[in-house]
Amino acid sequence: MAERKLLKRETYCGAVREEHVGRTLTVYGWVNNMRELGGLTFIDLRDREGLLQIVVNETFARPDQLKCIGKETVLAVSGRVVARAKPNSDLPSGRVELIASDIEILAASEVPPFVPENRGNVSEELRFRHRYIDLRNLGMQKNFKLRSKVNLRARNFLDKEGFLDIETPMLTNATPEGARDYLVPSRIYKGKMFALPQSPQQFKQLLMVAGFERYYQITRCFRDEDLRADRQPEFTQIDIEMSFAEHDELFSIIERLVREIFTLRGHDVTLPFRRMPYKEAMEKYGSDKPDLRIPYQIQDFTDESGTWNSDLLNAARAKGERIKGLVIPDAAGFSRKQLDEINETGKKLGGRGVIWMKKADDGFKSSLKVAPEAIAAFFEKRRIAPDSLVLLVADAEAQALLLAGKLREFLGKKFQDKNRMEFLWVTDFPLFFFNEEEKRLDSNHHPFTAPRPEDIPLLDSRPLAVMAIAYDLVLNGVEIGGGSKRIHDITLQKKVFQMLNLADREIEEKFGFFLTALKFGAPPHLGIALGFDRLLMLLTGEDSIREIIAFPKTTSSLCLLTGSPSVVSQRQLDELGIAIK
RNA sequence: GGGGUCGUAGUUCAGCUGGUUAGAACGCAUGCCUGUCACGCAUGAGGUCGCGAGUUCGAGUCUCGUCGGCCCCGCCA
Repeated sequence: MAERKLLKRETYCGAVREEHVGRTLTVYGWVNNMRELGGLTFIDLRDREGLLQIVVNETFARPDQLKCIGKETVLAVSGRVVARAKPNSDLPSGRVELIASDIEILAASEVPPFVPENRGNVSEELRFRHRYIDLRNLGMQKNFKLRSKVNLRARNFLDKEGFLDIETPMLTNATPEGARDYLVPSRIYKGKMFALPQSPQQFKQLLMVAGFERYYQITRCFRDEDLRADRQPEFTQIDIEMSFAEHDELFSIIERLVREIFTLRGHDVTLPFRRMPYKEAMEKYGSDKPDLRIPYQIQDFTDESGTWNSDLLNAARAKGERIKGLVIPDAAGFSRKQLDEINETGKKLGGRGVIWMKKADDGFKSSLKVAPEAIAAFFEKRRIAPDSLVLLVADAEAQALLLAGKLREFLGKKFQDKNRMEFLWVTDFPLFFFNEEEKRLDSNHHPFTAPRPEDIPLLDSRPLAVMAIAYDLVLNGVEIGGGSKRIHDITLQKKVFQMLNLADREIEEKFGFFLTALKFGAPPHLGIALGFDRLLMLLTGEDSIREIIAFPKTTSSLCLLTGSPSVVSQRQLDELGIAIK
């Protein structure tokens, strides 16, 4: 290939505009598409900023080069920018084109398995295998540009607020609480393991003990659990901790940070965010992360059901179960088939079935044997609009609420407008819950969470009634952050560990250093971690976190691009003193 | 760990109750074409029907297992 002196690039393909007309430019990019019309050829050249039409006509000296150019070939093209006689309004650069005088083929490309433009029509599996092609898609490039901007904006904001970016170890200890750890064997101390951090929790608290007062880090966390559309084994958190403050001050900082971030996509976020106690969220929405875009709430119809003369519900009530319902506006027209599907969905979601009631053309109907007059009276009493569909579930209170909550989410899809942002602080979580499997108390948040001071006397008598100073930030039904005030008193911290039934030896082994630190002047402090990937997912309107992570894993924790995880040599295992079972 | 769903040409898909030569579109190759922008026209190449067993005279189609993608429950903040 002949060496060619190229002009310095002044602009990206996608940025060439009418102001460039008459100028001679060099652009670099990938061949997005080619249209050969005999003696005239058009090449759509693509770089990260967009497309530019290149014209190769009779003035081009080396038409033989065209034989070597195909989709995804990398070119440098020099030529003169001219105004188009017939502009293409679909392209930002569509009023101009570049008449090629020199082309250098910088890299050939085999026929690609798919083209970036068409990523939406190929399987995610194929896109993973050739992620570098997938990422060439201009929409993907846009996502990652936004990701970069959000990162920078967050850093600038937190810096201005006096937060210091301090790195914490990636090789640390496994934790007895929480998710499964990714372990890293120590070569020097055979049989001992590091673990990748599930979060920098203890380190950021130690940074408070160290007196930095305000810390942040945009950092990777690792959790070895099963994946979902919004869960990856490694993910990024905006991790924040501050001393000498209460949660109102933290909320204000986070709210302004979030507003700052959402401005990047033109969202006008109104402050402050709504707040709702956990109990209310569960009762009204059957979820600790309610999607407030869905306009209806869960109602209790246990009392009303007493007038329906239903053996089924009477038996349920006799067992102390509750009848929870959803009144879905404008849904009385649901077909029998749709209602059966809802019932099936309810069963799949772990319930026993879903009862419906509605007003049809020929009177009130229900899947339950209830007199039409009784249903009519019920609609009247609860002021239910006649075009509404009523769905009912019967179960123990907590189960009934959870199922109703899942149904609410399932049926509320049409209300989930991606351009609407409903932020919510969920507060007042119980400090503990009872772990049925292990028959012991477990932390709702994590073991460093502080109880409300007024509840401390209840620790021994009614531990499950103790409320934590803990909070989740929820956006459109997705948990995008969570945090708490921390225990900074060693006596209280020891007490909580003991209540969790952690063995003294284990406490000493895993948290000894931490308890020691609390002896030497730990300031009151609190913090939060925001899910950076989830935030980005919602900001870009994507349905999966994988669309804003450059090299994600599949739902079975594989990387289809690199093939990891993979086997390692016997030699490596020997060096670590590890035998595979 | 469990449930659902998908896997056929490079890609996206069709393929009836099992039947002999597995189709389409796009892409690709070759030729023609000077204003296309989903260019057009013509011709052509291209298949381990994910993999492995089984049932059968015969399997893309049925059964079992297995691998992989996605969604959900459990798990995980």
